[in-house]
Amino acid sequence: METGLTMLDPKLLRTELDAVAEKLATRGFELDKAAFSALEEKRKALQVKTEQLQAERNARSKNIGKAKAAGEDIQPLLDEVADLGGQLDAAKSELAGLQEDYQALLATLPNLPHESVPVGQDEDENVEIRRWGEPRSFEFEVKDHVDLGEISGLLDFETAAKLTGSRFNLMRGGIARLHRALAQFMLNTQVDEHGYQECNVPLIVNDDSLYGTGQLPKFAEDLFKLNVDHDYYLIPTAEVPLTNILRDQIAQAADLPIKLTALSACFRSEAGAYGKDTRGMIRQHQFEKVEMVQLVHPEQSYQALEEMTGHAEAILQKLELPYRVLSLCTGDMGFGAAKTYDLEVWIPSQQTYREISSVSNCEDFQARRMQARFRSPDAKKPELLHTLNGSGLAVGRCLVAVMENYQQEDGRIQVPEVLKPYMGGAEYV
RNA sequence: GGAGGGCUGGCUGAGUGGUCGAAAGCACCGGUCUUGAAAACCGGCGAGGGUUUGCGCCCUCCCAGGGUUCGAAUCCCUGGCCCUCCA
Repeated sequence: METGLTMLDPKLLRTELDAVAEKLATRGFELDKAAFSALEEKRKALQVKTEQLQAERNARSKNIGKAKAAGEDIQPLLDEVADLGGQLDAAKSELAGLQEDYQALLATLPNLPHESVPVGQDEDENVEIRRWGEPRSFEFEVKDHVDLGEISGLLDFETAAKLTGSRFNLMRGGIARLHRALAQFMLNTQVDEHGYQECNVPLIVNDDSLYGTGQLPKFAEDLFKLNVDHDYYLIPTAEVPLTNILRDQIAQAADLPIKLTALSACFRSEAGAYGKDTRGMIRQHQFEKVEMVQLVHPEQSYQALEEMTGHAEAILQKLELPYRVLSLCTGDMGFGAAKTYDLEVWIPSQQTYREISSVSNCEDFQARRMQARFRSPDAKKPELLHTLNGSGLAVGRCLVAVMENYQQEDGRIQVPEVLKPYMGGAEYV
């Protein structure tokens, strides 16, 4: 009998409870081992009992069928099973209740961190892996992108607030084009140079998809839910539709790795971000992003993580934007990630690096919930894929970085060399 | 908006109350044959879960959720998706 979907491997949880609890502790998650064991013991006893009752019912029903076919009187047999149904129903509903509790507990467990992940409490303990590029020195006082946008009048937060509300933006003219140029450049690079298949995905997904990638059930408040009959949501990232393409599918080993990319709008409620990055377009309810997703053989996933990080870095290098790469510590990683690299780009007005991409290996965490599997010719059973996702890159934040890093004293923005073909050859915006 | 048809294993597709987890074909795996391969023939071949040291035994699953029944892929209800025709 099925125990339903879980996130961590339930077998691992049963057999290696101490080790699992220890690893979860590094993420600041305390697993109540006693409660879990007690629940598990009850589950086992009840499940065995329920299945026995079902086996008995099946056997007796079969006999009734045989007796009837032989023309015998089946009434005595019917009398015998009279109370079996009631017992079975009772056992079933008790078991269902228990499994609901069990699932509720499992659903709160984040993924186990990979052994190479630095142990730490929060973002202060993330480990810098490498830096690329030198922040430019300015001979004038740098302006931030909001001021730069105001000078040209082409980045307009006030009108956007009128149209919708806070955390939206209106781009026009050269800035809108620069934004589009960035998006096209990123997508072309991932498709033409890094071998991803371009996808155009639904921006609205159902709850099954969000459950598959792990946004639900825990993080519903971060999502925009549509007010319609179905459980439809705006996507917070194209990771959701892209990864769920393989939901309930069995891929052939020869087709791996599956590399997908999409340029899409993303929508986030940013609940819990009150007062954070309220100025400018760093944190918006709607933004565009080129997302990369890979579905790979488990043995290849850590190599794929390094490659994918390189695919994101390539964009910044071609744009000649200084950045650094961090390995997120156990306490700062996302719920489903086993290991994550963040790319942070230099923002001159803040004299600091800000996140522009996050690349994660989720191992089989999402694949287990999605039942995304592959079959090897030599293996009997289908195995779970490993899933990876990463931004390549966030377009809005990249626009901020380009505007600020390429600003001129008069407020114009120099067009990065690689974007010129997308800008009709213009030197400045 | 109206009327009908469909959804079954990796794929195609039979199955309308009992011995059906499910014919057949394709694909796949193993064997015979062959110098090797192909063809032919023979055999195997769904998924998830429980239990067991193991062999095994058992449970669940035929779009999803309810219902009828001793017993449901099959009958009834609700929903989803796909297709055809009409407006």
